[in-house]
Amino acid sequence: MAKYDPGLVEAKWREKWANEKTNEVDLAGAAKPFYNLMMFPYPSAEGLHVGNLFAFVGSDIQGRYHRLLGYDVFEPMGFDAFGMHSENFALKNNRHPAEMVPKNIERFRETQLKKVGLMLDWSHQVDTTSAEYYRWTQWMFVTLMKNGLAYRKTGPVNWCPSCKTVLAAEQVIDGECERCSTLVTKREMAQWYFKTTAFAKELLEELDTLNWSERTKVAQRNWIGRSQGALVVFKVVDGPEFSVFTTRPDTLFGATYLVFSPEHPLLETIVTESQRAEVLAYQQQVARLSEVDRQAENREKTGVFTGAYAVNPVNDQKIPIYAADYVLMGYGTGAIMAVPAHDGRDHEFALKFNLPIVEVVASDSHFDVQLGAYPGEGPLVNSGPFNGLAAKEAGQEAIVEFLAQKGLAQKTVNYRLRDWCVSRQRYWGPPIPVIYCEKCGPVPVPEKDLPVLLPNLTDYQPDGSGLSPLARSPGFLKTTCPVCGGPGERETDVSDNFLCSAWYFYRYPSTQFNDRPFDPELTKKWLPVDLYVGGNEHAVLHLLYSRWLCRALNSCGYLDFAEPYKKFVAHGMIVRDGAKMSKSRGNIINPDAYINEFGADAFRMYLMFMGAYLEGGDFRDGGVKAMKGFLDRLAGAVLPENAPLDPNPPTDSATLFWLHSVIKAVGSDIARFSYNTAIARLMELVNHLYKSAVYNKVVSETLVRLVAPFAPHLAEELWESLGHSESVFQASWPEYDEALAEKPQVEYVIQVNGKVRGKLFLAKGLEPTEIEPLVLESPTVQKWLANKTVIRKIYVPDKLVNLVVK
RNA sequence: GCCGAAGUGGCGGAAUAGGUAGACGCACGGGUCUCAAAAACCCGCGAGCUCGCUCGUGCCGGUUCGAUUCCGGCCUUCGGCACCA
Repeated sequence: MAKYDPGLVEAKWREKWANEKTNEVDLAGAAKPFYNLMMFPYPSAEGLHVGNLFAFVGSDIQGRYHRLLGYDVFEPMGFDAFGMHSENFALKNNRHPAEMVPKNIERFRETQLKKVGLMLDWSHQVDTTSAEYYRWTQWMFVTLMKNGLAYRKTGPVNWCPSCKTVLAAEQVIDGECERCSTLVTKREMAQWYFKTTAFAKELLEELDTLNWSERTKVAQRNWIGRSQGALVVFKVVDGPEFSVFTTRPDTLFGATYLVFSPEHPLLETIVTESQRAEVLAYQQQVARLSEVDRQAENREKTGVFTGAYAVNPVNDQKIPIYAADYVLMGYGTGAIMAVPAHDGRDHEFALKFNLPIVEVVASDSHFDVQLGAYPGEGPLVNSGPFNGLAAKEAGQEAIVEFLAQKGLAQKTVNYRLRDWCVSRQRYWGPPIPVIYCEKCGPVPVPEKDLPVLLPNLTDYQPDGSGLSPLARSPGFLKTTCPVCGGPGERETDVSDNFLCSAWYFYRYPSTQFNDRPFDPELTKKWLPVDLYVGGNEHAVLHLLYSRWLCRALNSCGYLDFAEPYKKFVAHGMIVRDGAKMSKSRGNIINPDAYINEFGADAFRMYLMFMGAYLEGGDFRDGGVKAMKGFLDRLAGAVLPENAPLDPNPPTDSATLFWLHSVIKAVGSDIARFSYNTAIARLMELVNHLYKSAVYNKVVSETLVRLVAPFAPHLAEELWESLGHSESVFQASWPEYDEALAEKPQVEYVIQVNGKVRGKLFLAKGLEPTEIEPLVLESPTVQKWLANKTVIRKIYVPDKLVNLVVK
């Protein structure tokens, strides 16, 4: 066939797949279900990004490969269309998101996704902005609320002044808004939270059992941030008791002062009259700082003495209490014991405020703790009865035990993870289904009244008041209390877009049901997801939220599993000519242009060939064209124009070896996501066929099936031309013979003193005694043995001989 | 600062259990075909020189008959966490 027109071939098969429902799976009847999930995109006005395609194609190859292996593969797609990305774009262009989103979805699906050759089952798509969908997003909220996993709390929140809404901790990146990179400020507001911390322990521990990309697990571990330590009770002199969290209770004898966070509620009670004004001034000064300024690197320590003292429970010493902003209210108890000899931050503070530095862990390297903190291991000193114990092990145990007997300490684990702040003061999202009643308080909207429809507002600008634009709609706001029938007001915030995406994969198999979010039978059959491929940027956002929600639904009795994805694979990032792609650089790749010129198959294959899929790749301009050249070459080898195909199976050993070794390699390469090497193997096979002029039907049929996951349109076309009336994806993955996949003759490498001096072609499985004379006789080796004695001989079976000479 | 990944030709990248470094491709050079070009096909392509040898996988050292691979110490890049007690 050789040079083919990708436009014609691909259009033909697109149509055929749609007409014959090739990509649809019988969900209820499937015998070997395989749920192949890819991260659904948000339908931006800009269209699909090459990064989306890289992710989708890598996932699709797995879906198609599993289909050829005989699985019933379910590969659905949807649109994550609520949220600020859509809303901000609509605002900027003076449009309404409800009008734009359907157009964008249409364009994504019809002119882009369908042209890439993904094995998508469009009979089960999801659009998070449809009332049929967000009804169940609201059901999630109500269900969590009823089960005590959603609550409302007033407290400091992250506020983006540009997006005019609160953000979750996970959406603040280096102090900036995840969406618009504006500096995030703190505001005191009442907000809805999900109790993500309720499952911190399980979310962390189960990571060890998950078949996930290691770097994703590492990111989640860091984010959940487990610290083992103890709560220790201190008593203010003539005042109340309070506790501090420490990971180093072994250094208690070195605690020479205490520090409260400036926001600590107890400060007001303990501050002495003479210090009150100064403490208040400090609190006000700190309140004006942005979170970024406050946590800036290398910032000089600030603080103020409260006038109060507390008693160190291990030695009854009176130590002063300070307020300082290096202690954060949101972690531990908001108060710490300071051990300047063994903690860098405390050391810095002690120097500035002239506080005593007492060494309690001896270093073996003559460390001077007056000059710097020693955070390491060593025997305890200056620690009364505990002297000599190894600090971090025995010391901790003994000191905590000693205090625990008096009720003054207990072992604790602290997590860095915070509860998920889910309310947003924006328009384009599912309204939070809650009604406030003067008599009954906040009441969840009854399930029968869901969905709470998002009203069609013409003015949906966020105003920064701390209330959503929905609050400006009296028709939406005013309602009746579902419990007592009295007057009620609706919650006007919408929920975080990440709630929509935390459960979409349960919906895909059940899109036909309007009376339940997901069908129990189908869920049992298809979930958890068998394979999820996506970007690692969602490690602590979507992936953590959806793990949490799964666990929550499990604990509420709605799911019988607690982890949503059996396997998660994080693909790499694409750069172009070694540089990150960005609008400002003007180096964004336009996938449509390449697909139109060279075809989706060539584009898919080049994306997969340019680098290791799990690490990403460097997009070079000539690559797609070169790949089209390879596909032409492959087509020419499968269906030669000037030579008939030999209908008999190949018998020559070289072809048999190439055929079977390539089947073996391509299969194992796909299984480990090593697509670039799989394609290289296919190229080698094609090169061999041209070189040896082997044109054989069995070989052609094998090659077509091997390339099918990568280049599905061309594979179908060739398969049809080879005389098959059914789709190549109804066929099965070729099998290989292990014996034939091995080289018939082995090339021994002959080394002298570890250097390659010659090569010998020998039969497989020879004994060293049989090889030795052959090696010693070979002229190239003899040259190196002249006037030398062989003192050692190393044989690696079927591979190598190394002679050590002197 | 802590944790993780990675550094290989002009370039993208291979090397699955310590055993031929550079698979496959791009770019480049040469050739065949052609009036010519393009396309296609074939050959070459890490560096150095005394042309069959030496060097060569970020740097320094170690283990080994043999190290891109293992160990120790550095340097650089990327990613996660970060005044988290």
